[in-house]
Amino acid sequence: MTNEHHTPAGAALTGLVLEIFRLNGRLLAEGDRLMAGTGLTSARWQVMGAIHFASKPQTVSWLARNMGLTRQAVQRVVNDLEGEGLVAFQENPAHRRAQLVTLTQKGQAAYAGADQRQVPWANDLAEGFDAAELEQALELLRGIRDRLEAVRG
Amino acid sequence: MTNEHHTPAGAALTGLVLEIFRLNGRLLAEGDRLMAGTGLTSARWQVMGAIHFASKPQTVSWLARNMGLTRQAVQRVVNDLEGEGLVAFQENPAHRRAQLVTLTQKGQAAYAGADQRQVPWANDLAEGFDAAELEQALELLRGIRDRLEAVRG
DNA sequence: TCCTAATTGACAACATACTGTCAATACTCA
DNA sequence: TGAGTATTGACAGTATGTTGTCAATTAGGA
Repeated sequence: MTNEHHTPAGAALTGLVLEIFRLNGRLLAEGDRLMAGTGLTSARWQVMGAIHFASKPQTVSWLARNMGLTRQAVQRVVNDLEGEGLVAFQENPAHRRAQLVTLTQKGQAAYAGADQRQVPWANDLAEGFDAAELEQALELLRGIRDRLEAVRG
Repeated sequence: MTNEHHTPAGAALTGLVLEIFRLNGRLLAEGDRLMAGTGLTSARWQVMGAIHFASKPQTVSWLARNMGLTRQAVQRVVNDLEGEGLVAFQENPAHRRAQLVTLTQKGQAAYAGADQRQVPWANDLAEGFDAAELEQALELLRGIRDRLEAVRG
């Protein structure tokens, strides 16, 4: 596997990787545009989503692992959100330092408002695409990520 | 299209978007790890790749459009690369301010070295995946990006 | 119990990308 | 030709993510 040329799959994967970089940028820009005026951004929406979808209040470290980001990145966003009253910290009986993060009422309202924008946006953008094909692509990307994470943490 | 719930395709697309965010982070980290010791990073490798694959020397603005980034982001990276002697500016007969960017010999060597690492990495990661399936996913992502760019610049 | 290792939050430094603004330059068309 | 528009690079400010380091805390094994 140390040839100097890409295999067909290697070439396709490289193209896919470059497309992911481009699409990522586009999607972040689109998300920021979509959330303009709500006080939220793509990054904040994602963090609040992770809090929202957790079955119970979780620590920053847990959220970071769940999102595939570093503790520090999530911590900074969470601290910002806390400063704006969108999330709050709860005492964690299991760990004195690692507090649990929850959405405040204001945070829940903001997240619901964001969702009201995201749902029609996603439905519109998905119009014309085949759901099964989207699912298939999602599975493929998951497989790639699993493989990346299997090699090294 | 302003329902309060996702359509099947809308839900699949939303999952795909979140997976793209995660995979993007993973891939950037992997790229930085892969290039460790070469003096390059994922971002620099991408910019140098855009210069390398252009049929002729291009301006920073052209490169930015080609990569789906802002002028300013690419400009900063290019300036850094120029500071390290990896790229050089050429006079542009067609535009006094907008100079053309080229890889120096040192830059070409660095890019070739990076490629020697990227090729086996991509081939290894692609092992076990179907090239046609990877191509199909790539086409789908391109379609989504086209649609995003069609709506607004 | 006690030593060691892993986890966690805090802090600092940095890389990468964004927006906004400005002046210089190029382009278009009346 | 000349006025208005678009593009471009430069600069500043900000958001988001990284790595590295440190101390506090927790967990696990001898």
